[in-house]
Amino acid sequence: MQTKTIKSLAGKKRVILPRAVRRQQLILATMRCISEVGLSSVTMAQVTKEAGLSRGIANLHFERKENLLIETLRFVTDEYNRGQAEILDAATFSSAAEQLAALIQFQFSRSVTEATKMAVWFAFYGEATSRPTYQKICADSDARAARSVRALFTQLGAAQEALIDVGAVTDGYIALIDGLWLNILLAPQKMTRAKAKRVARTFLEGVFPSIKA
Amino acid sequence: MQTKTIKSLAGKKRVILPRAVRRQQLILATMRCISEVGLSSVTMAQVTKEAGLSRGIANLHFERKENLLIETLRFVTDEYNRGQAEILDAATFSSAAEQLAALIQFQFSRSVTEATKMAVWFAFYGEATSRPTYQKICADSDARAARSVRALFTQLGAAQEALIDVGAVTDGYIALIDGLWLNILLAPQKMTRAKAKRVARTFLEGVFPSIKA
DNA sequence: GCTGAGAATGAACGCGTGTTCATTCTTAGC
DNA sequence: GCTAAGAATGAACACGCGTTCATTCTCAGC
Repeated sequence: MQTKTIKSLAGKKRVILPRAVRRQQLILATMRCISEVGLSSVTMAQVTKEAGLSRGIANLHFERKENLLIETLRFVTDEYNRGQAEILDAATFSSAAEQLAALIQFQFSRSVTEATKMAVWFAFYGEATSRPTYQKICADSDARAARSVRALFTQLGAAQEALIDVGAVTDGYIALIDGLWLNILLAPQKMTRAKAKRVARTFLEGVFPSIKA
Repeated sequence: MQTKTIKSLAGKKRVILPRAVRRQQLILATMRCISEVGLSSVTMAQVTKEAGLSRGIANLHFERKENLLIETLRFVTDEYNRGQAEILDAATFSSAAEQLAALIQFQFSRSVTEATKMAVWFAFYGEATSRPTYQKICADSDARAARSVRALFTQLGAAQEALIDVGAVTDGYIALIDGLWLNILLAPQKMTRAKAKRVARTFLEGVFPSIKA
């Protein structure tokens, strides 16, 4: 009885939740930790503390630290790809130019450019060279993103007189966006979301004069 | 006497070299290690072994691991900035367009895009969010690089009729190059140096029609 | 109200890490 | 040839890490 009182005072009631919920809690905590201390300094103790859970729980749900990290990367890439697909696979836009505008809007939305997400992206990019698993996830995500952008650019290119190298323009656009994200991450006060959007538009207008309208 | 013989058989003669030489040996070894196992897994034991030296030597010349890493980052950024300045500060080019061509040539030269260097760049980018020292070195390097590119673009812009937003074009170009480097690092067989150059030129021609010649 | 399945806990363990430092070796200056 | 300064070594140390697992707790099904 007394034990119970003491425990309730300390607010230590044990809660049981579905596996999927716990996994997401831990992934979100991992993201916050990575953006705070960096991928190379994240510890299991830190992550579980950040999640407000006990020491052993991450191993219970992910078995190894490496798995937790991989799932965290997958979480971020999947979320982005879903958001981009929602725009580029939609048939509700009245023109390709309008769809392109929506894409830029999305790519530099507050949600996508959140420091905690950008930090995770680039933390894993930085380790990808030496970790085949990270490299594959990043490469697959990039490839998926590139395919639908390429389709959009093909449309835009067909609608104008000047011939363009769709492959080169697609690769360039993807690279430009990655580079702008990196700038936002490294010097957020110098490269704002608004500025980044303007830069992206400037380059696109050079290639697709028709969208200048 | 016998000890001496045994030692010489094992090839263990101790060599003494100037501080600057040892430091560079260790920095180069660190770069190779980072590109092999990633920044988050590099150990002092690994670096000193890679350099063919003894365990304690890195602490002798750099005091702390962190210092060795910082000096490694500085080494890479300084080398790049020196190379870029050699082109952009030179007065030997007959035209701005020619100078731009030389810049692209340099940025995607074999030496600059070497996997071991790219890996180091992005490894530190990935950790920069949580390490003020890394962030400052990266930001300073970027700022220096941007300033001279901006000067070149101002020249190019002045020489043509169509008005351009030099600031936006400069930021965009820097971002594009960063993104292309990232692509080369993550998927070298999909993004070759030649392709990257073509992509960069495609975007520049959109902004500076005069260089199409 | 009981009970079994399994979710959650946190103390404990072993290993690998960065760093130290007593010792050995090399060489410049005399 | 001697010596002092200091470069180089590598064994030893203390600490923090990921992981394990005996134990405690929760609740669905009966």
